[in-house]
Amino acid sequence: MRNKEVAEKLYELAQYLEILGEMRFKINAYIEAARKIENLPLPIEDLAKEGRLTEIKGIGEGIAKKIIQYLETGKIDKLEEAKQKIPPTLLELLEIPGIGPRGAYTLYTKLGIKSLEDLKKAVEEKKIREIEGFGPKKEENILKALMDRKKKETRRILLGIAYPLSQYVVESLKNNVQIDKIEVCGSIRRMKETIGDIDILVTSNSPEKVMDYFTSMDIVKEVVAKGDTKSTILTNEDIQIDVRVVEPISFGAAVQYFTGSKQHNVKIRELAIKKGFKVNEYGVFDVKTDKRICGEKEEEVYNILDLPFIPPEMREDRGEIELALDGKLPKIVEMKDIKGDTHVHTKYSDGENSILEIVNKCIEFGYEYVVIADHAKSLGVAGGLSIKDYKKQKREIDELNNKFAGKFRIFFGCELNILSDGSVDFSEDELNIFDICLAGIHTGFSQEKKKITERIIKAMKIKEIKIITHPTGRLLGSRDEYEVDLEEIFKEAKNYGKILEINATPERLDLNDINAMQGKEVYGLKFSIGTDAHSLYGLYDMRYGVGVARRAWLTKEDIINTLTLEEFEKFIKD
DNA sequence: GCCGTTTTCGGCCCGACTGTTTTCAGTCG
Repeated sequence: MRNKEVAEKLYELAQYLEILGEMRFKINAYIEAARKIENLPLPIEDLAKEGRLTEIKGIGEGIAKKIIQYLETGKIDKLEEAKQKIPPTLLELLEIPGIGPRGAYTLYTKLGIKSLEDLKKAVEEKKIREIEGFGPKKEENILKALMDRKKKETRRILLGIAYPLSQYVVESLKNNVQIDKIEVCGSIRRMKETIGDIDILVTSNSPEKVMDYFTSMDIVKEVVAKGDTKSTILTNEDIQIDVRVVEPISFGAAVQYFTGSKQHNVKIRELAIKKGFKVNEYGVFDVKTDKRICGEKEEEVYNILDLPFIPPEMREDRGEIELALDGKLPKIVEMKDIKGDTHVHTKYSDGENSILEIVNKCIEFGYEYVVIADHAKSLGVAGGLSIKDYKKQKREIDELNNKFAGKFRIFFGCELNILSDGSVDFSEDELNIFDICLAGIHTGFSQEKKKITERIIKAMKIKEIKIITHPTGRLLGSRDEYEVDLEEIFKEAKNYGKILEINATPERLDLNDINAMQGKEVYGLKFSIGTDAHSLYGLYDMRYGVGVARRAWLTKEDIINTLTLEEFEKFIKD
């Protein structure tokens, strides 16, 4: 699938055109097309081959031609032309807050600045302030931004870090100041895999007390801004958190606005205009009289546009609004639908807790079952188990199952390692002792695409293996996915009736939302959501896996661990 | 450059903030 690659080219082209001062709407068209491709659950190259590119809303004749040219030759004429006009290193300047495309172009034409290096020199020589439209203040800000750059490179943080942190702030605020309503917004609420900053909205009678308390919390390293109704802090880990107090009458509209995504909101506002309304963060207004119509509750914003409430995780402008207009919004899976965890490690291998401890936690969650799936012997570093070890573990599981009979069920599983030749740790005969076998790649990530793909397919042919764990092997922020032909995997998974895992560990979230969406839409696959927990704490990661599933528009029926104990038992025997 | 149960031409989201301005462009989310 070359979607990401093609999207990036179009984004790049848009950036060049922006700097060159091309018409805003033209640029937006490229960005919009790129975004569509990025979110497309089909390989763009297939659509191109079939001449169906213009079926995608936002791609017309012009962009379709450019995509085809890129796919065939690796180049786009228009992009190459742009590169002749401005040096590619000029794009670096856009990373500086306060310098946009117009600013970059001015700096280039007036001062010949071609890169961050040049910019730094010009700032030091105080040349920036002499250009029209710039001044001493701007120069100072650029200098500051250049100095801060290393810090800023910490970039986006994992949902698994941001989510608990946001909950901590919410709980602290609730417990210490008078809060009426409170909601975490932004990409956390949409359960995006990584988060830029944390946005929290509240209504309160005493905004100043909220601001005082928030800016003096123990997590605060630096108070970036403190106002009457909005404050920004940096935590010790350099995570930015904004808290804003809004009027109760605007709370719903503000939550809608700050939840995003930006593109979703643009579509909502466009729809509003067609219906004679204006939507902003303060409410929904009649465009003629400017009279407020609603905005206290978030669902009102949708309902006034004849839309049902759209779950935050779906708000990415991937077609959810059109679907909602048609009354075809799927009922996506919820946390309460989850009846068990399909992937948990214990201290038999590299986990921290005993089976009993895990069972008790699962019961606390209201689960009906859990799949214990410790590593097998070939994964020495993770304390992989031999058949003898597994048999010992089985005895303990049997005992516990007797003890919890009628209340909870432990499935005796394993997580096999798909070796470099596609074989697994044990023979098929040996695999018979397990209730369910999982298998995943844990070594040999750097093999070429064909080989890795064949490896996984070979493992899928083993009858006892039901679930392929973390199918792409990525670790967010540290390791890219290995080269794997996912479409081929999807096809064969369907063929052999295998389940692909949505691994809920925050560093993995693998499959990701787009992959899972493609797996369902195109191949009709089913998935398991497993935490891959190595401790009791890890069991809580289920919410992130469910978040991915919701972002992929999966329903309860698409996820095997929403099955009841009875159904699940039957399912894994088939 | 794209799009159309109000349009094949004339539109294309909204508001705040900043720094530079004397009415606004650029940037940001």
